[in-house]
Order: sequence, then structure tokens, then C-alpha cells
Amino acid sequence: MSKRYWLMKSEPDAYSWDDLVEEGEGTWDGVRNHRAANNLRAMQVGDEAFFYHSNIGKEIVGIATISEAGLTDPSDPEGKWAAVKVKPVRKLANPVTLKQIKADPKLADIELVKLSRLSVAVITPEEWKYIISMAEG
DNA sequence: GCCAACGTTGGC
DNA sequence: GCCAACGTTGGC
Repeated sequence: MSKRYWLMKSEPDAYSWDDLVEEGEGTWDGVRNHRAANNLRAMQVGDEAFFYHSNIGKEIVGIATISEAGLTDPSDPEGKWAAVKVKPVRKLANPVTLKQIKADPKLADIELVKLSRLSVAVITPEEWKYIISMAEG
């Protein structure tokens, strides 16, 4: 299967990009939303994900890669929820803010905006390329 | 099975 | 701090 792209939200107060870089690898667990969990289950090792800071910053700050997929959430005693592990790839030269994303007609259908409460969202290859060009172009 | 009430998340 | 969006719960 070809590589897919994702967006993972985190409140930097709870777990920031810098925390991920410091640890080297982070487990993405605690997701208790079925749609977000389905996204987690669809992830494959090697997929890439934007790391988005919600609440504080409200911007995409970096790129992470899925290092382990199809895990069971260790924080779920019933073992029903999914988790993955991620590693930082690189920080974006210029973070892309939610404001920029909302203001751009090319990103009008992005799941991040349409389903704003989803903690794990899908990014299409077109959206991925476009956001990268905003950040590093 | 429907729907109102409530809780949570996240933007503003 | 407020409110909108969405999910979940519980009464019927």
C-alpha cells in the first residue's frame, strides 16, 4: 500500500513536539473516538503525520513518521482501543497556522477543519504537498 | 429506536 | 469564559 498521510493533534501542555523530540519516540494512545481510532488502525509503518499543536499555538509544527503500527492502547484496560508509535522526522521551517489553513481555499475540505474535534485526522497527498510548500516553500 | 440532556473538545 | 460541534447516555 502506498504511503498515507495523517495529522495528529496534541495540546502542547500535555505533549508537545519538543517532548516527542526529547523522547525520540512517542506512543500515540488515549484516543477514545471511533473515527480517530479508525484512522489510527489504518496507519502503516512509514506513513507520515503532521504534528499539530491544539489550543496553544494552533499550528502544524513538525512531521512525524509512524514507527510502529497496529498496537493496542496500553492505557486501555479492556484492550479495545488502538495506538501507534511515532518518531519525529523534522520540524517545519515555518509552522502552518490554523488561520492560514482556514484562509486557504485549497484547504477548505481538510478534515482538520471540517471535523475540528477529531484528534487524528486524514491528510490527502495533495493537502500534504501543499502544506509542505507553505511551510518550506 | 428515537431524542433530549449532558459532557468533552477546541476555537475564539 | 463562552459557545459550537459532536459523541454518549439514559428515559421512554
